[in-house]
Amino acid sequence: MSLSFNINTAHPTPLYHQLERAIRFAIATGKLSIGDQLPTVRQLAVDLRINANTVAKVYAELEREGVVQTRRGVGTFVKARHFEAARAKDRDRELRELEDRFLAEASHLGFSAVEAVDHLKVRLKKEK
Amino acid sequence: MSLSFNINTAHPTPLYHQLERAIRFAIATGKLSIGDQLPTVRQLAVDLRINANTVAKVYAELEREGVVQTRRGVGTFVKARHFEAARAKDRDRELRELEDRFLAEASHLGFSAVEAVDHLKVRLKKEK
DNA sequence: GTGATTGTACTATTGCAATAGTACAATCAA
DNA sequence: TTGATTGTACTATTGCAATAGTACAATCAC
Repeated sequence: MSLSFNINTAHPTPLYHQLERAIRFAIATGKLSIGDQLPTVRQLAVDLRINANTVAKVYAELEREGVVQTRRGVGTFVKARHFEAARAKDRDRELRELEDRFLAEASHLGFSAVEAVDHLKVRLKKEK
Repeated sequence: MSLSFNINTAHPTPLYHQLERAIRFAIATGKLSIGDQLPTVRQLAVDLRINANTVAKVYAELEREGVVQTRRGVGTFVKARHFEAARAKDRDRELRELEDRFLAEASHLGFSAVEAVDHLKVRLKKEK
C-alpha cells in the first residue's frame, strides 16, 4: 500500500484542505505512525496528480501546527505528539461528514434518512 | 427554530456547496417536508449573512436537479419527489452502492459497520 | 391596475485555489 | 567535495467563489 490519501480534484473542497485532512486521518487511524516519513513533496504531487506547491503548502501548515516535522533535505515525518485526545474527536467529525454525504446522496435518490438507515440496518442483519 | 442550515463562512468548503448539502440534509432528515417553503433568496441571504446571489445559485441548482420547485413571485418549495417513478430496483441498487461506499470509508476510519450505523441512528434521533 | 414580494439575469470586482516554472538552501551519501 | 535529494521561496497566470449592485419578470394581495 502506498498511502493513497484519497483526494478528489472534482470535489469543490480545496485540495489543500482535503489533503490536510487525509494526512491527519492517516495519523489518527494509525496508517501513519509517529516517526514515519511522509512522501516527499514532489513524489506526493506526482502520485496525486496535483501541484507540488499544493503539497508543500499542506506540509508547511501541518508543520506550523506541530503535526509533522520537516527536516530540509531529508524529508517530512510524523511528529511525536499526544494524538490520543484529538483522535476520537477527529474520527467522530470525519464520520459525521461521511454520514452527511451518505444521507444527502440517499436523499437525492429519493430515500429519506430513516429509510436509508433502516435499509442499512436490515442489510447488516441479513449479511451477518 | 428557523432553519439555520449551519453553514460556516470560515470553512474552506465553498458556501454554495455547504448550503446545498445543508438543504438536502434538512430534507433527508425530515426538517423540511414535501411542500414546505424554503426561506426566500433574500431572507436566507440575510439570515446566513451571505450574498443573495449565492443563495440563488443554490436554489437554481436544486431546482435543476428536481429537489425543489420555484414559483417566481411566490417562493421556493420542497418538491414532491420525482424519483418515485424510477424503478425500485435501480434505486435499490444505487442505494446499496452508496451504503457500500459509506461503510467502506467508515471502516477505513476504524469504525465497524455496526458502529457506523448505530452512530447514524443516534444522530437521527437527536436531531429530529 | 398597483404595489409588494419573489425569483432571475446580468455586469463588475475582489480574493483565493491551483497551476507552472524557476531558483535557492539544507542534508546526506559516496 | 560533489551530486542527488528534499524542503522553501518566489513570480506569474488562470479560473472560480463570493460579493455588490442593478434591473427585470412573474405572482399575488389589495
